[in-house]
Amino acid sequence: MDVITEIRSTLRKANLRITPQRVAICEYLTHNNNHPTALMIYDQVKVSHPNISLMTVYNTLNALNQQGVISEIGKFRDEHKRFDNITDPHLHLMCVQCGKIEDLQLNLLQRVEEQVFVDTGFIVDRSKLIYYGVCKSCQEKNQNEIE
Amino acid sequence: MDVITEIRSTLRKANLRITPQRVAICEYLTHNNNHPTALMIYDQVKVSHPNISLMTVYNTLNALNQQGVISEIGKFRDEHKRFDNITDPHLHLMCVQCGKIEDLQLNLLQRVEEQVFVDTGFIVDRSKLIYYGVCKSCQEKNQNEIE
DNA sequence: TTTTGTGCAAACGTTTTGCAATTAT
DNA sequence: ATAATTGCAAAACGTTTGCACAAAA
Repeated sequence: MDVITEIRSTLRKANLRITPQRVAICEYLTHNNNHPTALMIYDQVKVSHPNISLMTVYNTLNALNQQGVISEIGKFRDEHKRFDNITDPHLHLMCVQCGKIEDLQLNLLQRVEEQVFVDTGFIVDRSKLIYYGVCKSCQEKNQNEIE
Repeated sequence: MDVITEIRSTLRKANLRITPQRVAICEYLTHNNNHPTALMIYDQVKVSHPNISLMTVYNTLNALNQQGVISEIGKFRDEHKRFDNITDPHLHLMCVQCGKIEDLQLNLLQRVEEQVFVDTGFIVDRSKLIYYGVCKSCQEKNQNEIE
């Protein structure tokens, strides 16, 4: 089953009509795990679909998010909402140098939630865990520049 | 040393001129650990300083944040930036029922940061850890309503 | 044919900016 | 005196909404 067929099936399952714009947006999301903003998707999809509007990108992202196909992971440094095609709960690592956002699944986080309950009685439903720092490749880049 | 004197000293140390508006805003922050938005502060401070403008609240909060006196902890559910007079890194627990935001210092978080480094080589600088869920008192309230 | 999606423009709400008047040092 | 702060209005920003038209089912 090729990517387009899978996308059509995903849209159908989510009760969303299959339009060229939506397929293009989903294609972008499938091929790019870069936690894009609506504008990033718009700029790219515009190349193959010059008539697409930013509103359609917003609408589609909100529809996909509402159906649980993708998940809105909020705003990071800037004022732009970001979206993730991984919907399982996980940690985000944003490099303040190159801007890349990595995903990380960490078993230890379950322990944290348990500890939160033990300490406060608070029952965690959803989480937003973001670490800002410097990624490995930027560290190496910095090291090479010093030499 | 009373609260006002302490505030004046804090402002002086941060190289910020002492104005009645700033003192009033700092007073609010000292007496309220509720992670307020600029608007929340404005609404309260307006009572004693009817001529204060929302812009001054924004300016003051940004100045205090820049000097490290308080810390901007970002937006939670709504679109409003929130501020915290605790500047040490800690976890935020937001109750989706009553809206209260609790602070929690958790030793385990140090382990998480270490594990992040071991797994990815990412060096954490700053963190934003938010849990959305139901706080203890709301759980108890819900329990009582069922009975 | 009926319902849904598109895309323009205009609206929205929060925060920032430009600037003249005011105030702290 | 001089340099910073205030507060008004207006701008900026990303995002959402209203609506006529077009396209999918």
